[in-house]
Amino acid sequence: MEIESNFIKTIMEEDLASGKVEEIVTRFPPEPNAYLHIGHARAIITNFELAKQFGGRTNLRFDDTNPVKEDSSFVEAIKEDIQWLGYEPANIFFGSDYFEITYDYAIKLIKKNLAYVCDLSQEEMRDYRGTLTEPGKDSPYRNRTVEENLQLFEEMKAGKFGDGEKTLRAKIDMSHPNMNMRDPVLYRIIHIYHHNTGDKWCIYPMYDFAHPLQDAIEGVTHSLCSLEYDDHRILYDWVVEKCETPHVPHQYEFGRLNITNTIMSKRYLKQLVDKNLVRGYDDPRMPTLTGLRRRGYTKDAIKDFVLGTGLSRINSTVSSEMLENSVRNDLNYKVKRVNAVLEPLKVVITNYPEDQVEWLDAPYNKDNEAMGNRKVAFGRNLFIEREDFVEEKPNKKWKRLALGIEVRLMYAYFITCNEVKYDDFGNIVELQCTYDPKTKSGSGFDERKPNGTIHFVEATTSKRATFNLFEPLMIDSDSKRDLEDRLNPNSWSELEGFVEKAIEDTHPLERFQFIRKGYFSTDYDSSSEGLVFNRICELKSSFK
RNA sequence: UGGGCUAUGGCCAAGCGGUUAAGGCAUCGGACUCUGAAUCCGAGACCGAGAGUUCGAAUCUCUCUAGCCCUGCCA
Repeated sequence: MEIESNFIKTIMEEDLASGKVEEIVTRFPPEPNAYLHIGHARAIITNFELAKQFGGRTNLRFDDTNPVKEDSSFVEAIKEDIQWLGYEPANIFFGSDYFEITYDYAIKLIKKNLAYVCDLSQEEMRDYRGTLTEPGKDSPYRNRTVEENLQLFEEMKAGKFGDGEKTLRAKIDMSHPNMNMRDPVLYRIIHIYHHNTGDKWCIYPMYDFAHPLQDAIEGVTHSLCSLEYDDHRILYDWVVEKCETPHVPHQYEFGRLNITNTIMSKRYLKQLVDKNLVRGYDDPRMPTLTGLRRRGYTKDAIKDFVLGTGLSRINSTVSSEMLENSVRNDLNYKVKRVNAVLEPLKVVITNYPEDQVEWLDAPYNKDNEAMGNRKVAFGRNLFIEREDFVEEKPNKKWKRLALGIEVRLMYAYFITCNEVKYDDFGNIVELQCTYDPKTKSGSGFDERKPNGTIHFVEATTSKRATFNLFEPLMIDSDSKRDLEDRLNPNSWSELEGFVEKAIEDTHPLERFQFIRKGYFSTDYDSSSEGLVFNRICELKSSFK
């Protein structure tokens, strides 16, 4: 899998060809305050794959410059997700590793008379900033002398002031049409414990100041980020230029990747977890990487999906069917295809001996013989899928069982339904069928065609199993309505059924195709006492 | 006239002055089938609109329209 062609790859090729850069260095800079989701996968894959394709390298950098919001507990989870995707960062850094040097650069700006300490309160600063259509006005503190600024900044660092009392601001242009250039704050005062630097600092650099410097220090050549930072690029370049950093990184923006029926924002995901609307960040319904993993999605499927959606300067919303298509393609030839009956209906083969079970040969995957064979049990008592039977064949397209109709049980025999048994409420509880020994699978029997092929399981040898079926967590995706009103009440349903004996020793994250029912993955909670499978996605179907 | 960005089939997305305008997903036909799966064939756009430059434009220019982002001491 390779990145085919996109505007960033083109830029890199040109930069390499022109000698603007000698190698490609990228970085993935998550803020350690949330779990990674499928949207982040685009950034991760793009950064790592592009660098890899050009023989470059990619750093993982935790952007922890705001101790109020961040928490080291996310650090390990993020590392794990990246590793799961198959990437190994050239280096793992923290934004906080650069606090000292970032501070030095701030001093440099002050000395160049390009930064000043400002006493304006947050509200005052907002007033002074102007609006989108009106220019702002200079802060009354804008003309402090270099010496005074140096002194005050030193005192800020020393802890002489309280939170918010003073800021260090860049001296740019209060009437700039781009709001980011109206003397942006470079440093603010926050007296709080930092997960990495403890109480050493009480002044912390803002993203717009720290990020370009971090990139420059690491020698990042192409700093990729999402579209909303487009407006910040001018500031990014200003910082790099005025600080005269040894390396000159450049920022390029691309659109975010959204998926239909999927909510990606940190805020929503957190709410879902905090309000117990899901069973945690690794709930199989969550779009988090940890959730997708538990659901059974493979890293190759995710890469295929991300690469398949391409990259552009548009915030795209891709159909979730595309993601499903990627897993199906990935698993089709790779996993065992076995029988599972999710909603069992009892079938008695009346002309088959009591207390007899025979074991028939069946391939694990007829399109991949290397996967070998297993034995499928057949006997007098079977289960088939409830939905595979109707009393009267509705139309010629019905390719399943019905009264008086003969179907093939996959890898076994043809059976014909002769009688239906009901309970007191009129529900179908059992089918009385007969089988034809001449039609044994593999015998080459071709005297007549069955009315389709269905799957089944032998009652006495199969294993009980729980099947978790999922639907999108959210319906009504565009609405601004309250989160809880948008939840899909049917996002998780559990069925109790059976799987054939061959897979009784399955282990978590082993994937299967349950014939005609979809791709499933063994859940973490599965055990020999209670098998549990998560449906990753259904099989495609042209059944209408 | 605040600034920035975007506009190629239903959804993504190649294309960078001369192509029959790639490809994937979805959709619709048809073949095949011991999974209504897979596989295999086949089907759809004149490139937001208008004007211009040019022998020739999705690709260049202009105007217009629509959408997204920006007034955190968040990232």
